[in-house]
Amino acid sequence: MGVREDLLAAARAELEEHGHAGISLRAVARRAGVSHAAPKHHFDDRAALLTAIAADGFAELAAAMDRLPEPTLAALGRAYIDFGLTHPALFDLMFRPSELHADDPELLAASNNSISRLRAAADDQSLTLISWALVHGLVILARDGALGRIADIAEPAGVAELARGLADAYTERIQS
Amino acid sequence: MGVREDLLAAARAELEEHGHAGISLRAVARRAGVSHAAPKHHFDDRAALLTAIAADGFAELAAAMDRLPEPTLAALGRAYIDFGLTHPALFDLMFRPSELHADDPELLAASNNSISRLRAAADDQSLTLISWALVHGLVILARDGALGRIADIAEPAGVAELARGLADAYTERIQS
DNA sequence: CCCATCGGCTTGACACTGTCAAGCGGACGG
DNA sequence: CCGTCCGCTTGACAGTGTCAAGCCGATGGG
Repeated sequence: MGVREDLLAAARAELEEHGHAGISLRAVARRAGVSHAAPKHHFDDRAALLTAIAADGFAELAAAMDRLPEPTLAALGRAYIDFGLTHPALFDLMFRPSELHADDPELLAASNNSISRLRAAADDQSLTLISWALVHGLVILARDGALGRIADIAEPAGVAELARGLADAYTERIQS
Repeated sequence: MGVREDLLAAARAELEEHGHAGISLRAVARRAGVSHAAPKHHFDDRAALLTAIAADGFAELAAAMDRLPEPTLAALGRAYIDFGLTHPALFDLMFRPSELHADDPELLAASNNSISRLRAAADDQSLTLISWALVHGLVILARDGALGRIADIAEPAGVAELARGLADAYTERIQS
């Protein structure tokens, strides 16, 4: 309804289509049907717009985790991987502090809120961090095609399946 | 000596100072003391320049791994983490296919050559991939400050130490 | 020895970007 | 009914990547 929402929606669309680097404020404004300087009225600068989108992304990730019937570490890890591979551009943006206002309180709150779910599922912190790093790395390597190249898989669906399988293998191999 | 080498060196310097997004072909040309369009003569476009730098990065990573006395999975993982945290901007660029010519044969060769060292150290492929994803995720989370935020560590050296410790904890916990 | 050719580099231009300053216009309160 | 905001537009600026044309010196042939 409001111009701000239109701009956010347009930016989300541009993000899906062109990736975070392909987002131009002017293209977003054009898509939202406003003048090229309208975004300045709602977001201090480009980074502020991206930060708002990233914060939304963390909220969606948290919501996806909350939808789980049993929030075990294994289930959370699968949800994390699914989220990352379903919204690759959004996930990319969320973990790109150099392009965001990384100290924005709303962004930090949304991010910490998401990660707290991982923490709640493991009894010790080092297990939390190791598991987080594992699923995070899997998402990135799968998204960038590195996993598929090593394992000789072409279709994205196959790579996603491989990533999920590796996460399962990890939970089986890890001790206590 | 040659203009091409000067451009690559200037780009490396710009990369360290401003990150991959802050690299401007014109600034690189200025730094190398040539005209703003000189890069076009040696690199088809901006992505081609970045691709050449990324390929160099993979060669350096491979060299660091070859310097290891005993190329065990644990030692390779530490070397991977050290490389990523010592050259954060370079590492960032290397795994950013959207900004590179991802199908460039030289880049692919250099990349595969690096990763083959990980593969040689594990007896089964899924262990290779899991370990790779783990150290890769650790580098990214540590570099972006996410690890430090969770563990309440401010200094980069402390975060690097934490990442190394987590990698060690992983190798201890993982089964065969 | 001179001249022609050719490749590496420069110069100039274009469309596009993010950002800023000024100004318009309609809604809202006195 | 009038004045004052506030949201948005218009216009400008410096900076970007890329392309086209032209210069200029080294290289090779006559």
